[in-house]
Amino acid sequence: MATRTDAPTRREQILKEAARLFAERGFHGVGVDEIGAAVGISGPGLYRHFAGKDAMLAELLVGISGQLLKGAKRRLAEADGVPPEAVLDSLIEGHIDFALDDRPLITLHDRELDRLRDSDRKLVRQLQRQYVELWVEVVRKVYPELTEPTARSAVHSVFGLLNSTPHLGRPGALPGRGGMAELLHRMARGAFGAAGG
Amino acid sequence: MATRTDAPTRREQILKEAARLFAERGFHGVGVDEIGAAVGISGPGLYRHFAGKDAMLAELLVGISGQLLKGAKRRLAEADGVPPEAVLDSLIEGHIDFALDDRPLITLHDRELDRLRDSDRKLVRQLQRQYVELWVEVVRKVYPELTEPTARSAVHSVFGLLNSTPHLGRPGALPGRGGMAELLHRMARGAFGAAGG
DNA sequence: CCTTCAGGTTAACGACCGCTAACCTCCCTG
DNA sequence: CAGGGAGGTTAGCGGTCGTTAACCTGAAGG
Repeated sequence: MATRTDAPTRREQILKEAARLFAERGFHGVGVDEIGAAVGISGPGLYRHFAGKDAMLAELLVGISGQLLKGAKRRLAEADGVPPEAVLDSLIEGHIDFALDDRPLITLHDRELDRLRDSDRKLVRQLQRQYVELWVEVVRKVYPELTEPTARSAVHSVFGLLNSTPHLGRPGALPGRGGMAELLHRMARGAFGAAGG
Repeated sequence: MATRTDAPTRREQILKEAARLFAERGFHGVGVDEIGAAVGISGPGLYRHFAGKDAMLAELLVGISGQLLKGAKRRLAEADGVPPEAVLDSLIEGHIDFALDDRPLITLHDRELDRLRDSDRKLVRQLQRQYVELWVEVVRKVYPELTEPTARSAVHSVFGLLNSTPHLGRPGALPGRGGMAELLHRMARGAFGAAGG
């Protein structure tokens, strides 16, 4: 993993805070003044960095979908000769890392898609579709008894399972980050296995 | 089930359309004029039936949580002498029926909770917590190897799995209502089973 | 037949919000 | 040391939205 050591740019600060606020109160529930205040500048100052509020959401959603897809593609490319079970495990692991480490983004990802301009929404949906298709292919290699529509539904359901972490109150009395990752991983595999029947 | 034969009241019409619109575009993304138009009256006419837009959302969310909890309690009460596996199956079945038949409500249920007044939010959260606790109890009877925090996390994750249906495009090429219910049921059981280890 | 009231209507107010305009202030560079 | 761009500021405009006010109408009841 290419760890960042340099300080985040202002743009990145803004995107991060906007993601948090959008996830907490919804796109329409957050004003530009609040976003500005979260990074220490005031409302209209944001327009030096983004064309508008919509552009922030668009960049966030396109970024998320792109990152997920890119990570999945990389994992598949590295999986030459690796048994499909291990590839699926790798996909699951990547998704879990994302869900646990970028909870606001995961929340936005399936909550605010409809607030985008048509062109942006199409782009995001296309990226999402590609991501799903990668999963479906791998899942069907591991569980050949699954038909294609069933596998697709199963993949969506497992996404729901993996993305459920934001709904858990703050870290709290949970199994902890490592334990949670392991639990989610086992449940995902169990769900896929049971989908066959 | 107590099937309704009489026509829905205007209040019920409004709630149903409001739920659909809120689920589609978010609470803040829908105007009262739109809600009114959806039932054939115009904006301010709604105020003959509800104190305000907030009151509609509150009634929806309290209603959902209450219905889910009531259904689960009824199922538990009917389960005297029944093996815990069957009780869990009954809970799962009830939740799936709700998720498949009232998709907008399920969507609202975990998306717009934070838009409520403090008192309403507390009430909804309390109902939700009770519902989760019922599940946790039953799950731990079926899978005694699960610790209590793990069982709770697993229950939340399975909710994520079962509630994922709204994310699937319109009915489409899916397995169909019956097949989808069966698929979700198997996956939920598989996920719980795998949570143990 | 008059009253009442449930359930509508339109007009309009006040608040808020996204965005632009106009201006300021460093800091870098030739 | 001029000057110009990057990145802020505040004031304010225009539109939208939730809500209220004032008025209308048709049906039920004594």
